[in-house]
Amino acid sequence: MPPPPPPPPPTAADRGREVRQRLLRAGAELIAERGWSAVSTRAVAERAKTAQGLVHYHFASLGALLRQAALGGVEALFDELTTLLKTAATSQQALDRVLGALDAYSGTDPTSLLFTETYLAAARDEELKDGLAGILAGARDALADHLGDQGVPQPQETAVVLLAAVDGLMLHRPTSPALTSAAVGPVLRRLFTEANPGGGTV
Amino acid sequence: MPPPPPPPPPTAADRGREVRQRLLRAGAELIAERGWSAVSTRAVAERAKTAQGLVHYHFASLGALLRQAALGGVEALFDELTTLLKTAATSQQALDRVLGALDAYSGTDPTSLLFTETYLAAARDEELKDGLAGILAGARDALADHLGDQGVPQPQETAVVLLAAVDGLMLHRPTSPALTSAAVGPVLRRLFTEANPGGGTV
DNA sequence: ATTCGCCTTGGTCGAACGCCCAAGGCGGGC
DNA sequence: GCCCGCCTTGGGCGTTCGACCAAGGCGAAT
Repeated sequence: MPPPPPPPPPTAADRGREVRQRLLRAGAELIAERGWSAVSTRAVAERAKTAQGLVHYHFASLGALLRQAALGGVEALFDELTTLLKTAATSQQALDRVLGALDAYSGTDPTSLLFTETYLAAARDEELKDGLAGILAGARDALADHLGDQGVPQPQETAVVLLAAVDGLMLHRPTSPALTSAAVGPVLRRLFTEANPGGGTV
Repeated sequence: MPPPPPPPPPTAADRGREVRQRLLRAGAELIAERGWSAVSTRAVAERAKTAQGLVHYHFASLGALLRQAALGGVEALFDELTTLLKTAATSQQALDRVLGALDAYSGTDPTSLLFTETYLAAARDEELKDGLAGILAGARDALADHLGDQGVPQPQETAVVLLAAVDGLMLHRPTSPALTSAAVGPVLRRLFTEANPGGGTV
């Protein structure tokens, strides 16, 4: 068999695109490590192993870079979650996996922190809020569909509360060691059933 | 009736204490407005109407000021919540009030943002994490006691999840306008009853 | 009247910040 | 062979940062 043709050498535009990706990845990492407003152009450039002047060549401002980096990271995880829901053998297994994914995020890992930082920054940045709302709408609807298929009442409202509760758990986890998935799993599952009159009277 | 004796003139120590309080209040406000790592000594001093050199006279560092300001704010609200639980005519009314308090916080108000910023900063600051954990333990236990009195199963775990869920809702609220208390209240109340086998099958 | 301790002022230090730009490298189309 | 457009470099602009300090104010104690 003939050897595969060697890949064409990357053009200048190709290399530029790759630098862009490195800058975005470095930005997302640093948001998680230091917090949104403690990320500097020089730190991003150093992490991405580029000259610091490149930041303002590829992006209009540091804020624009951070917005794009954060939204990209959030969208990637939501896409993964949606795929998990769609490819699972049964819907029940899918939701089990989603709840089980709680263990993958400790509240101090880069993904958890990026999520929390992004939601928080969106409260102060209209443009970020709009972008995040769009991404969130897709994930919320996909989750609500599956909840509805399972007979969960008020699937839209339940999906919204479930997503918020998971982020709240990530936010509290570093401070509350009791928040293991074994402890909270049974309680969270109560969200999937109608309130039982035989239970609490609140 | 004799006029009340005039209050003694404030001593230098009194005035110093008052400046401390102003600095702490200014610090808490600015954490909410700008985000933890975007608060500067000069901004705190200006908001507190003091000279900027006072910040490092009264506090060892900017970080120490912010830690104390944040923990003070968090503790104040948790004390208020605990009082609400203890002074209500009935326990049921108390929990209704707590859930109703959801409407008081929009996710963009200073209190909500201070809470979220503090939890997030605690993930990166061991000292802050310890202080926050202590305050949280008291509030959690008080809430768990009342949940237990109401017959809610697993009151400790439910209290932890409920507190986390409320903070998660505050975090999501600016992005998800659907998170009104009318929409999420009924879903949240499911947390108070044992999972009903007749409901969702997840 | 003098001393003492606490608080306050205003300015300064070196470092880091966001953003900008002149100048150069370099491969693809004419 | 030349030019054009895109990418890249390294340095520099003015500003703001956290921290620090010499000097003074002032009531309480002696």
